[in-house]
Amino acid sequence: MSENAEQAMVFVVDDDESMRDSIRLLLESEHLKTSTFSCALDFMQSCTPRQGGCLLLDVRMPGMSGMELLETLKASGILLPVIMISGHGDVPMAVRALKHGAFDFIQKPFNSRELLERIHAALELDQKNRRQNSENEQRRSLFMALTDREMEVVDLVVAGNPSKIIAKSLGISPKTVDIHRANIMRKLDVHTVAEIVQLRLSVRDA
Amino acid sequence: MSENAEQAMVFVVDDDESMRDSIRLLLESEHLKTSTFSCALDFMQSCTPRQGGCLLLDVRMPGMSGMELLETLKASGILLPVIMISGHGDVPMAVRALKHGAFDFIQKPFNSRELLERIHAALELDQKNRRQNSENEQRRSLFMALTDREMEVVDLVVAGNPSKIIAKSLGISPKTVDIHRANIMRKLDVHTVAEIVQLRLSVRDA
DNA sequence: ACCTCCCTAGGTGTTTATACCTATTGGAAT
DNA sequence: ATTCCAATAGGTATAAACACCTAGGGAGGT
Repeated sequence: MSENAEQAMVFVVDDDESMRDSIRLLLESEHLKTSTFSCALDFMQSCTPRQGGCLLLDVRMPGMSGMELLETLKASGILLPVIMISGHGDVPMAVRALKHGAFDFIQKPFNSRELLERIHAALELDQKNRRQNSENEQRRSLFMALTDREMEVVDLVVAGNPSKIIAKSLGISPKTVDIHRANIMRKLDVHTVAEIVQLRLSVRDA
Repeated sequence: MSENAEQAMVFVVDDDESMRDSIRLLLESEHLKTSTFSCALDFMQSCTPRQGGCLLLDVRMPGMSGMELLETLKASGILLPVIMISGHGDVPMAVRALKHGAFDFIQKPFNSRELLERIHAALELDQKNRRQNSENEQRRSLFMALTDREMEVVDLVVAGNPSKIIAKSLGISPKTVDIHRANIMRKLDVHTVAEIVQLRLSVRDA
């Protein structure tokens, strides 16, 4: 766990340079890889979905606000846990941030130990998310090998139709359905219908 | 939708009588069924999981606080959406409430229109939750009809084992497994393995 | 032109699943 | 005791699924 935490990056986006520096100092004393940005746009340009870690985000910034960045990130599918940092005790802002999926919302001045504790929790969540996500991608890639026709057959099989019904439904011979089924079995590397259903349901969105 | 909203109950828990009265007045002017309580314990005693609706909950109260009640309710599986109401702009409190599953967190003094809008949103969520939950209960009740042995067979089938393997795994004859499978099919009212798997996966916790 | 891939489909045979039947054992309830 | 049900298991038969084989037509790329 600590090995992966060292590969993870803590991103810091804050327009206040002294704040960036003091956070960087704190994080590096904990051996956390740190990357700082002075505005939202800079972060967005250098941010890749593959990089794991978490994001410390100042709410109030000139240009794009932290809140806007948070909402942009969530909308664009970036799953990085975001810890919002606010200088002013603004309850509606905190509620809005959490409703938009922020991992946490803390106020300045903050306690160093508390911040670190929340960062570690965020990193742990991110790691868990990424593990799940990579398993999901592995399963999805199996379905990528299927042709359109085979996917049609998969969904009809998963829905509980026997080959005869599938054949009628697609207007083809039951024999051809069996051929498709065999190819599906081989490509998905499964041997029973139950496994097909499990696999298909575990990648709901495909 | 509005018919169901009228069957729903808006619970109000607040130690301040004038606040309870003014909220009740506001809600009843919107034809919302309202039930008020002056403390957390009173609410807990009269609260049943079956009653749909939402809960307006004052954070600061003598005795059990609103925050404690929120956490107690969530821990005991009450799925009522909770709108926390706070007199003091306390960010950590808001964060804690939302992290514990509160639907919203608003501050006094609040705008009547906004409160009503959030209540309606909460009632809608509750209705959606209850619809999902009742479908889930219907499915679960199907599995209740199965014997322990049949459940074992179900899980082995869902895992993708053919009858022969299941028989070896349970130390019984393949013939007996087939009997169990037939009984399972009949009791669950399905006709294919795919349907068993779908049904079983849709009630994960059973 | 040739190769590759996909969809199509038939033949044959094996394995698995499902649908009926009967039957014994044991436990729990009446 | 008798009745009911769960669990066990065998027989027989049909249906479905799966595993091999062959093979033609069409689309796309080299």
